[in-house]
Amino acid sequence: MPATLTIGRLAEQAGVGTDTVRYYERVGLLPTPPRRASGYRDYPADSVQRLRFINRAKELGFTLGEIGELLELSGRREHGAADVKRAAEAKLAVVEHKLAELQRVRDGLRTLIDACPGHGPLQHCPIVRALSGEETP
Amino acid sequence: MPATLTIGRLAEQAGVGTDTVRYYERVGLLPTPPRRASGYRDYPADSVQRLRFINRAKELGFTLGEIGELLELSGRREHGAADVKRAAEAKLAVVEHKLAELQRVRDGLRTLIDACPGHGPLQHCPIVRALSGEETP
DNA sequence: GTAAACCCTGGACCATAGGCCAAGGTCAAG
DNA sequence: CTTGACCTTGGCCTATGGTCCAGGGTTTAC
Repeated sequence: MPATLTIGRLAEQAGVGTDTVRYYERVGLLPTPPRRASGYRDYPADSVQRLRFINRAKELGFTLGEIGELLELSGRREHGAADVKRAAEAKLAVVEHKLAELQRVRDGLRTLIDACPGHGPLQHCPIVRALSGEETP
Repeated sequence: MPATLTIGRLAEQAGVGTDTVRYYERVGLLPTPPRRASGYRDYPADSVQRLRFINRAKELGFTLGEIGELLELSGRREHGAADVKRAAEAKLAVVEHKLAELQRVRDGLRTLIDACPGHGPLQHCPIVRALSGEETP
């Protein structure tokens, strides 16, 4: 057996769907692979690594666009770890901003829930009252 | 002047665009308003309250679909504060789940960044190494 | 040898929350 | 009465990350 993969095997080994692989190719995350005489895509075995890179980066909250930049960065030998570190730091800042926002939301919800008796008419429910515009800061 | 509003004034007072108001009507968040002879939408003044309700709920992280449920809940007299409280609690659970996930992401990023010297060849960068599949747990 | 399982392309579609546009009708001020 | 600002509908477009489909060709397993 040759050390190449059909799209189905590649997708299976990477834990994604074949449509996803073609989609990544379309948006430039995967290089266009060579084709067999039949037209089938013929992936080198190390494409699995690249797909797994993408999956891990997604888990870290990078968008596909950002992953594309990371891949470009790590493909250019003349640039070193500094660029990659900067990209990760930028992403960390975004994540921390989102965290702070979500904490604010959580605190707001919790305050309202704690103040709501959970029974009785809606007019007494602080959640409805807050949403309806009563100022209770 | 009558106590009714054109869509433009309503939108302005609520701080949204006219397209947004029509969109909310389309998806059922706003009741279809009466029309003038000209066909213009003719909003009662208290529509502003309803739009502001929607805006506040959005700030709390509710989707438009969830806001629709909240509005339905708070429109049915026979149900009390219990339903609204349950909805808020469900949303709080979702928010806390997202928070936990985001914290995991942040910790992962921070660990990688701290381990990266920020200079030298990419082969030594732990960020690239981690993404490329080296097991460094 | 043939049937199942795979692959190809192009395009449509999902949810989310609207934005933008054209062609036309209406309203208010000067 | 005209000009400009507003309103109407319908439909298409945005970004995100894919998924699904039809209608074909190919490969593999029995």
